[in-house]
Amino acid sequence: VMILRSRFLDARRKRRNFNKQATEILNEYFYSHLSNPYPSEEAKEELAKKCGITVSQVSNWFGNKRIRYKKNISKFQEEANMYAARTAVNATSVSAHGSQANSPSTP
Amino acid sequence: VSQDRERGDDEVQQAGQGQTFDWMKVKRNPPKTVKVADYGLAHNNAMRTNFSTRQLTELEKEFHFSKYLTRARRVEIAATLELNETQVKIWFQNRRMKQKKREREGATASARPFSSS
DNA sequence: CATCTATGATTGATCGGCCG
DNA sequence: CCGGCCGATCAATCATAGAT
Repeated sequence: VMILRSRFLDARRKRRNFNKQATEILNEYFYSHLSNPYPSEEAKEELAKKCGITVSQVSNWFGNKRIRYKKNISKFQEEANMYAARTAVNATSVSAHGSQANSPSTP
Repeated sequence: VSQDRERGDDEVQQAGQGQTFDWMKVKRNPPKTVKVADYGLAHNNAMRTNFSTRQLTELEKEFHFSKYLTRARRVEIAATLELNETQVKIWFQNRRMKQKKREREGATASARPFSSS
């Protein structure tokens, strides 16, 4: 607890929440890929573009979302059902092999 | 590109709705940051060490001098800052990644007028 | 206006893959 | 076979924005 607590107060001071629309897009992806919410680099870039944020921010969002989701699944149940219903694109393809092939491609 | 597999077993009780997938069960092993009989800080294991301002300042200085460590330098820095060689190694590792990230962001200096609500 | 909660960012450290 | 690095991620925490 020593003094010197002033962590060079990073940039995290002036944080801005994302658009409702951006959050909407991110959640849509997250819940439609709940079996494996790990977007590929390409998918992140596409999401970043759609949301108007950086790829790092997309990564941060998914990182936080995953951790917080599994920390308290019940708390997100409602949200999960909402988005799950919104997107019928459910992929239970978590089965064998590891072939990628995610997201469309370059628009 | 795969991820960590479930380490250890446990059952995640869910409300019976969405199923529980592997990624939700992933658990990281606790740090092995041995020793460092410091004061009120990280101990043997299972704790995220909080580097002091002095240590961070020194590490930054060293990083500016050289992005990569040599065995000798690592030993020296670890001794000077009272850290493990592993901690110094990892710090440089993370620092390089941080640098790379910053460069990437800076390069992508396109017009990004925030996101309006 | 104070307090509690939601959320974006930071970072020490882990995990798996790759390389010399 | 081993140690270091990379890239991605985890997990805990910080500081603030937003809700109460």
